[in-house]
Amino acid sequence: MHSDVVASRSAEHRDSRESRNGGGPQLDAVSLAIIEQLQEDGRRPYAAIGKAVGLSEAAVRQRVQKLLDQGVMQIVAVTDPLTVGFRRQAMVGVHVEGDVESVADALTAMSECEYVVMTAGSFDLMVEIVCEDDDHLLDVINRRIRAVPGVRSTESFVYLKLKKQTYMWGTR
Amino acid sequence: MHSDVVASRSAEHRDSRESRNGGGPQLDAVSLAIIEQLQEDGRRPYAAIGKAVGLSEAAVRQRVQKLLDQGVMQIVAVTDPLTVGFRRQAMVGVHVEGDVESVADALTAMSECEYVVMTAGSFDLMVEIVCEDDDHLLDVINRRIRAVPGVRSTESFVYLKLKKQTYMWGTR
DNA sequence: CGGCAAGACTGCGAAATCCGCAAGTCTCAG
DNA sequence: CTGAGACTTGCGGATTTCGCAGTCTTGCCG
Repeated sequence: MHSDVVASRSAEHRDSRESRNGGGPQLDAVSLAIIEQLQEDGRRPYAAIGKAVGLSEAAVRQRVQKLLDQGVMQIVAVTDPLTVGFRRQAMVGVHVEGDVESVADALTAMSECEYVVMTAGSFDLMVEIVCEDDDHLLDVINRRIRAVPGVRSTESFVYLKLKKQTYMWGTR
Repeated sequence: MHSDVVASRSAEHRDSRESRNGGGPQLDAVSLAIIEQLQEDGRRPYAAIGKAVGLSEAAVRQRVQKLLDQGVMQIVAVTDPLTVGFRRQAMVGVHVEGDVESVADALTAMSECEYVVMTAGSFDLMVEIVCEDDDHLLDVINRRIRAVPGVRSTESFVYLKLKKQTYMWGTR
């Protein structure tokens, strides 16, 4: 029963993503497979996962726990912001003068900033904002964000319609 | 034990987000509380959730199942793309001529497009791309995306560093 | 007003799952 | 050769999940 996936494990182990990984502990094919299972259903029983990836229930349990502890993945509920009462969202591009990282930290501290990333290109920072209504959005963008020291200017892209949102990294 | 949250339920029920919701079934305070519990830990037992929100285990189970069925939330594993072997990410702004929605659909169909949203502002579309390496990224942006009929031009923002990524909608 | 169907919740066993633990195997590195 | 690390198998006990019957409330209708 543990043929395919397990068989390829040792070979898979020392192949790639060893050098410039970005910091994460490298994952082998089995852990990837476990993650894929949990991306389909975060509550899937360990035994079922084990059957799917070719591992015992106990081994799956250990691995999942480790992945969780290491922060490689987390098992959470994700929702559509609209149905939870947040009616306005926007992506905001930020031009920064001076230290980009400190500005990023300041934005990260705001609960309305759902997503903060440093970028190369005409913006130094891109930030996703989730708000309850227009007033809230206006307040966050024009008052809070622009008040952060180092923010030279911003450009906003209000969301009209969310077309796709996946959590299937590695599943393809 | 079921005082606070439950007591406010009927009052909470017909207050807001009734009119322009965007389509989702309105959520009462209890469902919100359940979601918050599962945002902290997607595998938290129903009994524990019930204790926290003031409901029986069976009731929580029903509500969670309904939320799942309705598509209001999903319980999944989320990972840091870096640790899963995707070393290049970018946000791409797209200028469209003609039907924006059809372009959006085309982009949605690409597995590398993790996130597709129609926006107001200088871009018609914003797309998040997740790739394995530079070649892959280049291919997706310059060949695949620009080949979509209706795409006039694009601007890319390569990710340098992801500072924040939350799934805590409603938890604040 | 009485009846009644629908929806939401509780309580309760039975089945399944989770969890820790021990012993034995296998492989790799020193 | 030896130790460390990862897996497997097996095993109980605690916990959780699950299905179902029964209760309560609400709104509808003759």
